[in-house]
Amino acid sequence: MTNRHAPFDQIATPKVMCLSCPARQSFLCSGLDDHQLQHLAARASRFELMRGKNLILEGDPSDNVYNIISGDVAVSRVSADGRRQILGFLSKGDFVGLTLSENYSFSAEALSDAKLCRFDRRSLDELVERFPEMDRQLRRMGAAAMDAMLDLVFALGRKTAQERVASFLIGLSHKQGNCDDPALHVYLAMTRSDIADYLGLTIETVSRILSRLKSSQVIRIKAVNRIEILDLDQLQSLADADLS
Amino acid sequence: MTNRHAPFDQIATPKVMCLSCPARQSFLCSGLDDHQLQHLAARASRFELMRGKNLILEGDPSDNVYNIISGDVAVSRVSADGRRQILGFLSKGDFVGLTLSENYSFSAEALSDAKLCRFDRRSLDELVERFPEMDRQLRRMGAAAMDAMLDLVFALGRKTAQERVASFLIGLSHKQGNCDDPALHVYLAMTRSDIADYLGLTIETVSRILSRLKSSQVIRIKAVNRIEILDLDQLQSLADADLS
DNA sequence: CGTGGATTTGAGGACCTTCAAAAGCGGTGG
DNA sequence: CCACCGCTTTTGAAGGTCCTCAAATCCACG
Repeated sequence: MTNRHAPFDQIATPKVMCLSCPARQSFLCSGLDDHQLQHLAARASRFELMRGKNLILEGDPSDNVYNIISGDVAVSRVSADGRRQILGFLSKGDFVGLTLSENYSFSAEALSDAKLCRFDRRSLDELVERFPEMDRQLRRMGAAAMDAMLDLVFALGRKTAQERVASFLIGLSHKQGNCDDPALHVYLAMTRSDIADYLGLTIETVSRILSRLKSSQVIRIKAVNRIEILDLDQLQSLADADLS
Repeated sequence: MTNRHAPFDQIATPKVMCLSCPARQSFLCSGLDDHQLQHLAARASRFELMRGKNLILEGDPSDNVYNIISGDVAVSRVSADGRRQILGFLSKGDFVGLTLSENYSFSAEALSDAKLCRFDRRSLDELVERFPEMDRQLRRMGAAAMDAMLDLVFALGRKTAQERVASFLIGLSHKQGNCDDPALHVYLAMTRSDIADYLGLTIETVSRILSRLKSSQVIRIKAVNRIEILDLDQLQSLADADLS
């Protein structure tokens, strides 16, 4: 009762408490002290998004920036005739919607039920003005996003289907593990169709290659969305074509 | 004589005069006033790079940032087995080498004899500290680079060879023309091999598609590196698959 | 005018897609 | 609890786009 229609009473809004936020370690927040986080909290509002719902629609005015508290989000671009290219998969701690143009040039959709934190872009800008450290963090995040894009460009332009799928699994393994300790049990928040649209392939090709990796004992498909990596070295060498 | 070994005498160094720089309108410089430009000039050094020479090698420490005064540069990534993916073509006014990581994650090569302006990254950072406006410009440039990457990702992942080549020509046409007035005579600073490595194709495919566009009267190949667009609308529709 | 590299063109083949159908999986209701 | 339904995934067969290999042509340059 107290927090409905009480947008100005931030203290009474238990929904937004950055100090105890699960995404506290995210790029943006990790560089801030408690004082700054309070300012951040004052401008944020939490909400949930059901699986399959759009967070952002290509072309919409870019008024908000979102931080993912939990769940998975796919960022994509779709052509007039329906071809879809997924630009990236985001999860806990990642930001969605950071752009400098007036309108979003991509869509974003929840792959699972997700909890999010909404920031007004204007007030985020003010905050950046006030705390230059946030700017560094934003730049760092932008740079990380760019690195991911460069990897994707190389994969799409110059890797075979098998190399793309292997790279993709390696990537998941690193994201879900810790530094230098890749996870061997990876969870696929996305469908085969999402993977295909990310890797520039078809559902069938993705499925066939996963089957092939399975029969060569490189992976084990424990469930449709849970894969165990049995031979990481082998998977890595199948993924390569990477670094020079 | 006066300007050799006189690095502290900026006025006497005719090599670096941002006020009259051909790249004066570049993203970075266009937002600065004369005073700021003088500071910029104090930290910049001009030099030339022969065609085919590398400006940046993947893995090198990212100590410098370059602004292109004239000429064309290709940014690329190469895998262990020699596969190359060109990430972008840059020309007058563009910056090369902007990254936040300690080492470059890409190479850069001159496609033609080029004139460049070198900035020490450290002193550029100081400058940014001092003139927040420069930061905006840097962000803007980063965002533009990201937009280009997103377009490339879509092309590589979801466009046919013909669509990629058509998009590429349209892109050149816009870069070489003015706003809303695409150039109909485009100059190709890059070889077929470069185009292929940019579009994720082979030389032969690029050549075949250009020939096909020629015989369908969409373009005219005036020279191996000069193409005239005869039917822009047709080319545009061949390129599409674009916006939703 | 000859030479070497880039480009174009051709023929055949590989990889991935398309089309099609079977199998697996989760949820709902009888 | 199980049968049924819809959807996703897997698997198979055929086909197309693009690649590979090869040779001819073009072009710049000495």
